[in-house]
Amino acid sequence: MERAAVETPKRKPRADALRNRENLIEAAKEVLGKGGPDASLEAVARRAGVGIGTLYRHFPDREALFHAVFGRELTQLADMADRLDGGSDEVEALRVWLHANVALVETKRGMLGALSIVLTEESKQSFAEQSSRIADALNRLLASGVAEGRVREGVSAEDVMQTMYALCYARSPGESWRRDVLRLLDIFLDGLRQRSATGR
Amino acid sequence: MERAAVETPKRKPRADALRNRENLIEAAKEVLGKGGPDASLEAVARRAGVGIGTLYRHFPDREALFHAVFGRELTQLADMADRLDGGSDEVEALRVWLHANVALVETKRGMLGALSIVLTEESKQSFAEQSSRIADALNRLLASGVAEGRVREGVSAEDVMQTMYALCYARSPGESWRRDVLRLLDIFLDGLRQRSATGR
DNA sequence: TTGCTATCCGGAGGCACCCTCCGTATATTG
DNA sequence: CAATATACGGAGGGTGCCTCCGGATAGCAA
Repeated sequence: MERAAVETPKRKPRADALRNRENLIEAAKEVLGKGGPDASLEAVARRAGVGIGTLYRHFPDREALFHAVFGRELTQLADMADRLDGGSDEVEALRVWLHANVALVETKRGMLGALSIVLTEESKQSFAEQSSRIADALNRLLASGVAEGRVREGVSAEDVMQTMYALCYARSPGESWRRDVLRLLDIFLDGLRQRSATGR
Repeated sequence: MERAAVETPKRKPRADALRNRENLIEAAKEVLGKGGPDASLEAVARRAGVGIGTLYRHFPDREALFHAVFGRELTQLADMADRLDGGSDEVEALRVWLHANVALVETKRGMLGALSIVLTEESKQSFAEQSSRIADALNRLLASGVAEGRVREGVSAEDVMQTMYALCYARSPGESWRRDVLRLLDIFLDGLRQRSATGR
């Protein structure tokens, strides 16, 4: 039985390894952006000017690669979320953030499917920090809205996020993609508001 | 130049061909139901006890097979839609139909992705009849709701359908799948109602 | 500098799937 | 029953997935 030791890394990572990793992420952005989440990983490797073996060493599976790709975008969104301020209309604040989100998504429609992979339960772990920053920010907003009687109860940050991505995903690309997504999203957000007492 | 003739079929179709086609559809239901829309078509052929060539002769591509599979379910939904009656609350009627739809979807979650393929613009053609029966029914409902001032304008049947499928699709399977989908759907439907004059 | 070796690279290889093509088998018809 | 239009099945060529390992090379020590 070895000690389950706190492995002291013997050396610093090799320069070529770092370089290749970077190239792979960059290539993945391009290839996955165009080809969608099912794009060939071999194509990614080719584009990065690297052997397929190298790709798989750095990213054991498709998901790992996606994680690497989305890490930065996610950070961006998390920053945005942190700056959210409900003011007198939490739903409106939410709307602003979601719209920004949709806009950002639009630039990488091809990765939408990838995103849905990333949002899987098991994979949340690796994104723990940004994920929870976002979730916290949105939940804070929602809670405040509920407290003020402006937002209906029982809706979580996750609900809102998933709905947004679902709408982005469902709408097929084209001319009016963005307009349509935002329209449907706004309908959902309206439903999020506390209904007046008329409601059945 | 031949006459662009009204080809008189020389013979009636062979019995084995019909049988195989039926087996293939049945096999497809099972395999696609479990394996999702990316399941192997070769697996479908194997399950149907038929060569891969036979599958491709009957269904030139994946989509054609999905069409065949969904034809019947779609008819079912269309029948249901035809019987829709807005009464005094169109949104409620819509809600009933959509809930039934979700329930039906639940029994074949694996085919959800397939459905999204089927709902593609180009493929609408082959479903012209059922598709438009459904669309007509829903649009009738929506129009009536708008006329009565109970439903917001600018929302089409397609919007509603896509949103429903999006929500079904986004929510990962599990314990609370159905409850969650219905909850989010209801929020959307609430948003669909005409807002009272309070609105931002 | 030089040599050692941990680390990393690249792509061949085995497997699965996609879809096409065509020689063979058979249901239908007269 | 024979003739033949139809349909069958699977081999084959292409692509992608992922693993594995012989060879290359960067970092380190002397």
